[in-house]
Amino acid sequence: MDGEGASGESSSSNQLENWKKEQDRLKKKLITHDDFSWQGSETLKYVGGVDISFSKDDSSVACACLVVLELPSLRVVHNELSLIRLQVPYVPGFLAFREAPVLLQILEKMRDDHHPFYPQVLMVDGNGILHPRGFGLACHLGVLAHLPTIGVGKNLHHVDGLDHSEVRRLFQLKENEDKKVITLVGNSGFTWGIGLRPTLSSLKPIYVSVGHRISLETAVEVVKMTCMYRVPEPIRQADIRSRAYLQKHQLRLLKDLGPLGMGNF
DNA sequence: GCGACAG
DNA sequence: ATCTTGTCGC
Repeated sequence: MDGEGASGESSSSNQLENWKKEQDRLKKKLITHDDFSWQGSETLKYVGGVDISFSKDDSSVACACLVVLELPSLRVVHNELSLIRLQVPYVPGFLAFREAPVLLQILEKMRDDHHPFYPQVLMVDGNGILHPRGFGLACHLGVLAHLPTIGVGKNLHHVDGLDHSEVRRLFQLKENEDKKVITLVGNSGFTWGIGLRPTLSSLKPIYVSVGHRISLETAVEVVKMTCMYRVPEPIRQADIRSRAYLQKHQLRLLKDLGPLGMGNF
């Protein structure tokens, strides 16, 4: 007897329990207030952004990207790409176990090289504490990398009574008609993050939450400082560059294979 | 119990 | 995440 089906357990549910335990363990190290040296003697100059794009053909092939932008110019001063093969599936609530390892590897390489543009704060394409157990990808990566992080979601992960219809309702309240930022307070009374819309007329906000070693107020400030479009530049650039790299890669495959079909005639 | 569910 | 052109509007 392997104790899988008969006991009502399965390896996948065991895996989820292990992942939950790991999240709870790392969560004890989470810092949700400003804990950095910029704003004091130093100033905030280098803001990082990370994102991962996936191949449309082979869903296990992906490209991770870390960019660093210089403030206040928003110029990209550093760009690191990594083509990888992901084995861990995406499970809602456990994104970090799929994406954090590669991102951490890129960050550690840059830090170990004592790179002058190593980011002072990192924006992550995924939530921070706006998460079922209050520990999303941005928190996870922040704790592992000992780096201040900000969670930026393009979609809302429903939690504590918050969902897209509720957010839409909040933005359409008379008292909020002149606000770009609304605070996301759940049924429990806890503040999970904020919704930020680029213009007063736009319906689709981004969701900002605390990652690690930063307060929500400061996180929102940094996001506003880096926003030219709906998605803040660090994440937008990482998205553009990782996607472009993949397309270049598959163009190369098409170039090798495509002409064979035509060229032999 | 069923459905919802970041990327 | 990814598949995808034009198109409605400021």
